[in-house]
Parts: sequence; structure tokens; C-alpha cells
Amino acid sequence: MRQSALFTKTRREAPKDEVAKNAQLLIRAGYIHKEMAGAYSFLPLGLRTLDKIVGIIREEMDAIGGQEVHMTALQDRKNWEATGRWSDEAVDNWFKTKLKNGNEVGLGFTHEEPLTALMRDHIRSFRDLPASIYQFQTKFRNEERAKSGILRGREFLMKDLYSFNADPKAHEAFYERAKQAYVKIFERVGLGDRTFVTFASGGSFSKYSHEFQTLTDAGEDTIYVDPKKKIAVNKEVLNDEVLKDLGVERSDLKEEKAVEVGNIFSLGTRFSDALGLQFKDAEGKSRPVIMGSYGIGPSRVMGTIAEVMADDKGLVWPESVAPFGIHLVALYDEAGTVKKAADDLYEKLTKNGTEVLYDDRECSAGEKFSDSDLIGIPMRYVLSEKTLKAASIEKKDRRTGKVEMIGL
RNA sequence: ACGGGCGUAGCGCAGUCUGGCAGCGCGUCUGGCCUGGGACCAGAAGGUCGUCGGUUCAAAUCCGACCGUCCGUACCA
Repeated sequence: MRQSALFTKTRREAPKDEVAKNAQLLIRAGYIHKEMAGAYSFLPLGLRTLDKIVGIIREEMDAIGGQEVHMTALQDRKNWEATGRWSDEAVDNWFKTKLKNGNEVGLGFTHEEPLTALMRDHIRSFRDLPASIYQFQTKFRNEERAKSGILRGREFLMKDLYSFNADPKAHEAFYERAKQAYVKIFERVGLGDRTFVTFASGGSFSKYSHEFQTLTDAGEDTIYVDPKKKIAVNKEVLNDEVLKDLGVERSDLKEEKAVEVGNIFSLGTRFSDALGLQFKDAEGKSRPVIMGSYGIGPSRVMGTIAEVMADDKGLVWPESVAPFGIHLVALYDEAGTVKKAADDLYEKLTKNGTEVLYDDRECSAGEKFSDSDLIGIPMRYVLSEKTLKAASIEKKDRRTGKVEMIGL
């Protein structure tokens, strides 16, 4: 991509209505645009990064047998009335709207109800199990107060997978695989070191659920981390019994602020009972399907990476999610020699399948460098009169700042 | 939902206390000069001072309501 053609512009200052670091940097660098409080559009750079995160999650979900679907955001109230989650008393952050005929519909904040209802058409027998279905979906939550940029919006992207098993044992086995897939996802997007499997309240069907919490002061959750065992406990459930269950000592725990980037939990038969999702077992007996739910917000993950990896100059993306692999910065000379060499290099790299953002703009070196730092592509190649004389390219690592000269 | 802050050019702000010509910086456009860290010089364009109402000879400025937005607290299946 030639930067002169990229429609987004960087800006020197953050808009005054953003305090959250992730939103400030992502807006300044031209990744996102704020539409209103808690609702952000993704621009070309931002969409590329979001798509990389989505791609990683998709690979890991497919690897554990997940099948992707795309459900509707509009929700039929009858599924939600069946589980008692339609009323505003039960769920206080519904977005609801009306059809022309006056019937009320909702905008989905999660999809247990409609998917359970959908699966009734496709699960009849134990032979139809197990199944695990997932989607990437825009979710709507009518938060009383949006905050923290893309870490907590009213509209956001969510990957939600739901598992369907014949018995608790099969469910537990899948749950464990999903947990490991999540660990892998957070490693791959560059958050592995600071993301902890965190024990949280389990609801009525299991003792615990598991949250994936990334350490950052920008987070809203307080967790207690055992760094040696690489596990954590959410403050909400911290007590002696839990400590005993997990085999950790209170003295080993450190209090930390964290953002919940993922959450998995067992649903038991709550939804299958309420919506009548049953199957015939080998003896011909009808039994409810055992379910689980597994969520990750890709947009929140993106904000979290921005939050924890950035430095004072701007964003710093891990290679796996960066919008481009190389930022080619050309410092043009009068004669046009640098321009020709840079154009050639850009063509060559692009043909090889390398994703290159080529700064071919007619502006000062300082501006190009500042923009490059702000945008945060992991590797910067500089081509100038100076480097051409040595028939070389200056290669700089955005994260470490390490510079080396490589042959052109 | 409660408490607090903010709303003036595309962006960041001053001006509001004490009513009296709509300002500055960045960005944009023109021309010049530059070209390894957001350079410099000259010129130009750009405004419903959030909205509605009130007070006044006169309102960005005072009063009221509303809207938007941020922070904190509460909430977060």
C-alpha cells in the first residue's frame, strides 16, 4: 500500500474526548474513528489489524473442530422469554427496538438463546453430537456509561463459540481443549506473557468459569495472580475454599488490575432445558444437551494490545497482528534516484508477498519518522541517498529500536 | 443512575470571573526555501461560540432547560 493513497491521516494531538490510551493512539494513528460514545468504526489500518486477530482466533477455533456461522444481530423475543432473559429487569443492557408492526425485537448482546433454538433443527440424536459452533458478531450492550475506548463499547465485535455435548464428561473434555486454544490465541497475538487464566464465578452448573485476564492498569477487574503457577483468581470469588481448590497460598498472590479479554463457562442444561434442545441417546431416551460458551472480543483484544505494548512514540504491534510487516520509508533526493530505488524495492517486496506500507509522500524526513513510530509497524526500512551510497537499507526494529544495515 | 469536569474554525486551546470588533497554535490552500526526527519565510481561506429559551441598548460571556462528551462511583448474565 502506498501511503500517499491511504486515505487516513495521522494527527499530532489526541481528540480531547478521549482519555484512554488505546483510543488516543488508535485515533491519532488513523486506525479507528469514533462515531459516538462507545461506538468506533475501523479504518483501513485498523481493519487490517482486526482481521489479523480474527484470523488467528478463527484458526484456533477451527483447530478444535469449531464450525463458523453468522447469525443475526436482531433477536426474536420469544427465545429470550423462554429463558427469562427478555425483561429489562433481568438484563439491564438490552438495546430494543420495534418493527413497523409494533413488535419488539432486540439487538443481541450474546447468542445462547437463538443458537440453542437453531440447533433444535439440527440435533436429534446422540449421533449429531458433539457440535461446536462459532461466529464473529457485532454485539450490542446498552452500557450506562461507555468508557476506556475500544475496551468497553456499546457496540463491539465478539467471537462466541457454543459447544453441544451429550454428557458432562465429553463437555469437560471439550472445555479443556477450548481453554488450551484460548491460551494459544493469546500467545499468538502477543499477550501471552501477561494474560492469566483466571478462576471466576461459575454460575449454577459448574464451580468455576475461566476468564482470560491481561494485566494492565487500564483494566476494570481486580485479580490475584500467582505468577509461579501462572494462574489467577478474580477478586469476586477469592476465599479460603477457592485457594484450597487451586492449591495456592494467599501469600503467593499479588493483586493486579486486568482486562478480561476472554471468558469461557459451562452452561449445563440451562438453555437446552429452557428451549427444549434434546437428543435421543443410544437407548432411545430423550436427554438435554450439555452446553458451554466461549467468548473473545477481537476489538477488545486489539485495544488491549495497543494499551500494553505502546511506548511514548506510539503504537507497537507484534508481527502477528500488525497491519503491515514492513514500513518502507523513502527519503527522496532531488535527482529522483531514491524514488526509483524505493519504487523498485516496494514492487519487489510486494511481489514476494510481503505486506508493505510504502511512505512515498513528499514530506519531511521527520514527519515520516514520527508517523512511522506512531503507526507502529514492527519493521521499518529506510531508503535514502545515504543508504543508497552504501547499496543498503537501514532496518530498524520498532519495539527494540535495534538498527542494522542490510544489502539492497 | 448519582457526583464532578468540559462543549468557541478540521484538531488542540485562550477569551466567560468583570457583557461591548471572534482570537492563538497546528492542520489546509498559494508561492518560496528545504530534505535523516513533526523545519523555515510570505500570503490566503476557514465560525449557527452545542441547542432552545430568558435577561439586556448589547450575550461566547449572565440565568434556565435540554443535548453531547469525558472522569469517578454503582452496574456488567
